[in-house]
Amino acid sequence: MHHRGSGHADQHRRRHRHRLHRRGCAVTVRTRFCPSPTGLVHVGVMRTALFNWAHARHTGGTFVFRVEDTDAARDSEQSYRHLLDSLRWLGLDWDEGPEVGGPHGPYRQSQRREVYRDVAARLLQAGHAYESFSTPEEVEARRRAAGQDPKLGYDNADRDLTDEQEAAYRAEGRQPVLRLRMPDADLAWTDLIRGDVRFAAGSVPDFVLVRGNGVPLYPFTNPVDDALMGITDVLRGEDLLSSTPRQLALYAALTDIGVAEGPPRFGHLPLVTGEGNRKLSKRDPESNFDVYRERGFLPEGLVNYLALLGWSIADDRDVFTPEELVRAFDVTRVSANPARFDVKKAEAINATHLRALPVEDFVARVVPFLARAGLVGDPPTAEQARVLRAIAPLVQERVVVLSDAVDLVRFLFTDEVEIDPAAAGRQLAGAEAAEVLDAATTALRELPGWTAPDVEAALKEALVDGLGRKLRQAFGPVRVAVTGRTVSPPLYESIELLGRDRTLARLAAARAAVPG
RNA sequence: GCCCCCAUCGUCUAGCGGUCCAGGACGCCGCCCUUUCAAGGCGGUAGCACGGGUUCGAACCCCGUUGGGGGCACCA
Repeated sequence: MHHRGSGHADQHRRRHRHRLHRRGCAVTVRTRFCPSPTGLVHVGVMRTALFNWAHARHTGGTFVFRVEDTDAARDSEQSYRHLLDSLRWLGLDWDEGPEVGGPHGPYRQSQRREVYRDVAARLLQAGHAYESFSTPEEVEARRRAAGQDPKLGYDNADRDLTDEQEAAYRAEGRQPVLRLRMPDADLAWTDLIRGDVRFAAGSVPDFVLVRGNGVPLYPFTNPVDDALMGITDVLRGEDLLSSTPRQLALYAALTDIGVAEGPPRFGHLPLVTGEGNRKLSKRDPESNFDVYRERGFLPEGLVNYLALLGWSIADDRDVFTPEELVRAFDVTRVSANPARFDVKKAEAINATHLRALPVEDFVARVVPFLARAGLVGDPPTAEQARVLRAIAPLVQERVVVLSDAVDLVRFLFTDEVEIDPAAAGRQLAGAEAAEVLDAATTALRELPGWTAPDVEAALKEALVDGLGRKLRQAFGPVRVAVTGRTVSPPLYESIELLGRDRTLARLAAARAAVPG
């Protein structure tokens, strides 16, 4: 009935965008990020945080961080701490919120019970909310008896209970929930991302604000806090789009009793999906934000990729810094299409940022990963720092994430190298390998100088000129002997940094391991 | 089942009625460079879901179909 093509939505959105900009200086934008601290941090959640942050920063507005810890059964302090840490690591600083403060605190819902109790009472008194005694079982039974689908939910049966009926329920010891009386009108708004959206009157039943035991629920606390904190722009996942009519109705009631000053603007961000176009769930391993950090993604690399999940900076470019994101971000240009989380692309974007780093910066960022692997101290010793600085440029362009560096430089920070069996099988198998190792040993043992060019000249003379080997065959066995792997930084530089003693020892060890 | 959202290369996107036999990126495939692996350079592969309108002209506007997704709790 209300189907419209995307183009229509675009038109509305564009009109709205102009309005946004014209009045941008009059009304300061206030966005918020309001996760609940339950378990793992989800990449989709961080994408939502990023867009709210970027929108606030772009418009010169305020970014509020609020924690929705109203579910005692699932929330944890550890998860809460982890959320703050993740946000800070990504570089998303908040202007108001936990550990920062602000004029609308406290910013943890668990500390705002009084606020909700008060607002609930006022809603009840004003007649916008009412007490409802029906149990879920009774509602379902009534639906079935009427030949309706129980999925329709609550039937608004308790809207106009008489005093006698109410008294009777109370006499039974029932604890009523508090429900919002939904208005008898269409609920519609102009979405910042999707244009006009409309839900027909009567399609959303009266919903629960406060449980029978007095605990307020998310559909209640969320808009109440948004209103009290002066939130102007709500950017959230599309999965919450169908709860927007309820928010709008609540907002109307809150506005009536003086708690709110009209509804905020809404922008429903496209879902982040995984394989098979399904919403990326917490079960999917790639949804875990921590693994990217642990693998050594750069915050700016991840910010870049996350921003690409629904937004683009230009038609010919997709690598940018957080500063460029803030400068260019326009929420009305966010795509309404679901976005598949593509680890490969995320890696490619990150690798580009990695390569663009000044060498000293790269070293500083990679040290924690090497230290954790036990290769260097943190901080590294002077000698370790010297070697690291020398090898860094060669490693930097060979890694996608920082942790990739561990295996590439390990041979430089151990006395004896452990040779990868598969590499040995390929390069240290026969008599030819033995010949190469012997010749290399002879050439390097008495070499006067020990720079990379010295090493290169000596090895080429001995192996290519001397033994008549092709470059490939000549250096394969040497590389595996020296680094333990078939993949390594460039050989001559590696040998220079390794030093003569360790190089000769490794050639000898590899020679001894050659069968026959 | 009901409500809502979405629809351009395999993936993410650009596209705002003519400049689009559709541009970029990732991926993939070649070639060049090359001591391995990368990086870099060059080239290639592949897309407007379908059907009707509107218009001189539609990837773009309208309607429908189909397909995909999300939501329908005293969770958030």
